[in-house]
Amino acid sequence: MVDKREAIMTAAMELFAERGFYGTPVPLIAEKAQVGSGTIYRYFKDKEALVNELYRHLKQEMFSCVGEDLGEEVPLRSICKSSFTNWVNYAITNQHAYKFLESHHHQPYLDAESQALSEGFRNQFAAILATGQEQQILKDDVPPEALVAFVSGIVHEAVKAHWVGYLELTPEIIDKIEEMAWQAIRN
Amino acid sequence: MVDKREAIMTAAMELFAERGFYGTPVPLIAEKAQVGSGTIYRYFKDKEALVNELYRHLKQEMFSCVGEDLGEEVPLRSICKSSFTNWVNYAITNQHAYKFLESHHHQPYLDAESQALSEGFRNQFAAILATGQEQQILKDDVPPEALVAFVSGIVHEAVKAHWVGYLELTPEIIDKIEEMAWQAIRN
DNA sequence: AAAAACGGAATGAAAGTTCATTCTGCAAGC
DNA sequence: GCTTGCAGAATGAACTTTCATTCCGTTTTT
Repeated sequence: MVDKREAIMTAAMELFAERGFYGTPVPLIAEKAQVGSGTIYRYFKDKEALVNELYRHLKQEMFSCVGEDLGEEVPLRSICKSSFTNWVNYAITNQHAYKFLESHHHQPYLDAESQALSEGFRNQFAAILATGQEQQILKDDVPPEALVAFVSGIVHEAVKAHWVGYLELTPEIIDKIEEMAWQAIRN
Repeated sequence: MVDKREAIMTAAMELFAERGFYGTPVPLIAEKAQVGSGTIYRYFKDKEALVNELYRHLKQEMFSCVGEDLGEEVPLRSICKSSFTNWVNYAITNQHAYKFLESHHHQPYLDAESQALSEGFRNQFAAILATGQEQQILKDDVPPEALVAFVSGIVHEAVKAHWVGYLELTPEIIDKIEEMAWQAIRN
């Protein structure tokens, strides 16, 4: 028998990603996970606890993929390139996870721990870009958070266009877009 | 007495933007609009009809602001510049409308008419950029939809950074960002 | 056989919608 | 001018449905 807890989290991830938190009834999660609705409450205190645990789990999973080269002793250019590529690839291969994470930022039902985790990861990227600004590699007339925001906007929209079918994100196209983004933020 | 229909739409826009469709009860909309909850059903068949009418109304309003110079007989560079500026300014001065539109793209409760309207507008921008590619003004090793996604990502995140306070979008900064985006997509 | 896990009907609260009634403004009659 | 009658707008309590959560009989595990 499969792990029920995992089945519940997977079902919840897909439904929350497609229909949002308020739009997905708990019994529907149970049905999709092939589990009685009462069983969900054996693993999670309530719906809010479920969404929070799911958020933190996926956030960490995504960060460990995207930020794997973050501490490496390599040029900033390579760190950015590999992070960007990892990021887009994570989003493409984990559509539901990425959609879920994107659409749940700063939602009122996320607790302090979830918010802190998210902010911690963002700060790590901002710190990398800030050192790039100090070394005059990156444009420094704008706060590093703004650079993070720019790049995440580009990733986010490209991935959405890919999902909807407007744009096929082949490795070559991903590379081209990454070059464009780099041109936009470099000095 | 103010126009009730308008009061309802304004209240719904603000609440849907802040709390999402499923997260806002109809009676709350009524309260905010200073209207009895039954009154809403005199103007809209149900909650879904309300969100669809609101979506189409705001989409058209925004397009008429952003795309006002789209058919003009002027160089591509000016069309892009003015569209970009109009777009950012619309988002800044109509925060709730912009948030509402952004967060309701491709939601399951939007009907075919709403989806078609949205796609139609998007295609008009893509077509302009495609002619720019044919004339070798813009990078053409990427589909025009990728350029649209790239620019809308930048706008969207810049505006969010402005709202959160990371970045003050003064006319000068907007200009600078527009230049960055242009540099990234031009040949 | 005892204990733990499980399922899904039951429950009460909350949400969407309806509808009998109350307002409101205007035109006809006095 | 003032009253009366009327039509349509507005209302919000009541109704219906939906949802999160609980409860308890059943199944599985140890």
